[in-house]
Amino acid sequence: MSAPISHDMRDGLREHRRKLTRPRQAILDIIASADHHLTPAAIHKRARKKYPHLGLVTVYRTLDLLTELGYVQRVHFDDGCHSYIAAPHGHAHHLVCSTCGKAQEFSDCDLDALIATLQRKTGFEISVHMLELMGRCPACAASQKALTRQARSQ
Amino acid sequence: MSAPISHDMRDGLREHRRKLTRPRQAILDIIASADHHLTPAAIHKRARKKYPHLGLVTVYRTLDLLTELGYVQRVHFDDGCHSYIAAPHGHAHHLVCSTCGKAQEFSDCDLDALIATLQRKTGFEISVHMLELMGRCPACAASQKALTRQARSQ
DNA sequence: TTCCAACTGAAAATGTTTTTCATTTAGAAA
DNA sequence: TTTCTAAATGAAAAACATTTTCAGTTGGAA
Ligand SMILES: [Mn+2]
Ligand SMILES: [Mn+2]
Ligand SMILES: [Zn+2]
Ligand SMILES: [Zn+2]
Repeated sequence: MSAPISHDMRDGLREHRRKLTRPRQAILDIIASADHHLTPAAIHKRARKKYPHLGLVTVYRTLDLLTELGYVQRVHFDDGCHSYIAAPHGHAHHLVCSTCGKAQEFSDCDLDALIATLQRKTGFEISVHMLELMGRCPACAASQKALTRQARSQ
Repeated sequence: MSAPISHDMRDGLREHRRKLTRPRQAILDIIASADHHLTPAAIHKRARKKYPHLGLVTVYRTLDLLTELGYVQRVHFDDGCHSYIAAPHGHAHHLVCSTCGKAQEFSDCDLDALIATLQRKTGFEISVHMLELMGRCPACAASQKALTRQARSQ
């Protein structure tokens, strides 16, 4: 349940000769212990409880850094905004609940066959893919059903 | 090669009881005849040549409308910005060249099996997916190779 | 301890997208 | 044709996420 990811991240920072500062610790801790994706603003808000001085700019800069180092993954939304979530090791994507924001990662995106076929057919050299799946998490689906049932019985 | 799509779009507007205005015609024509994805700003710039009065706000509104009606598809970029491209009928995605912007659509995204498996494993009800593939188009790949060869021979 | 590249926050700038609102217009109805 | 009205428009301002700038601070190597 708890996440030992933050230790990895701390080590990673050292390896890359980046400093481990109080602001970064606060941001790190929040991302590592969240099971939901969080926007930069949300992270800022939460982190300020531990480190009130923290600026939003530093949140953005830290998120960029952690994304680059591979410790955090961006989640892309249709409106163009981004959220962030602790990244699993290696390549993965997320299932995101559009109702409550819960995110669940999965690593078997299985796009290799598709990509290979497309490369052959089109001559494109495909180097990046972006895959986001959205829907309703089990909990939200259940409460939705309960509501519908209730409405129908009235 | 040429696109009869614009006729579809005109008919579609009528069917949905939306007006076919000069600004919309200008925007429609540009999207229907482009083989590259275009940003709202780029569409605005081009459309002004035909209809100088056109405001950028109208471009945004028209793109929203056409996307909603299914005649145009958004292309999502990592930085959060969007481009637009004439949509094929039915569900499809695009291969986008990160060098020149050329877009090629493909319809066999083949995510059904993946989605079914994930739904079963996780209990999520997956209703939306976003898939963008990016890389280099054949032309850009070729000119890149030519450059590399040239550099090496110096 | 010293030292400096890395890091920071405040403020301002940027760039995209949305809202507001007074005016105009497409196209249906008379 | 003319009338009428919901739909559409553009200018301006606002909203919003994100980036840049810059002067000061700090982690941690030496
Ligand atoms: Mn997007
Ligand atoms: Mn994105
Ligand atoms: Zn949920
Ligand atoms: Zn290209």
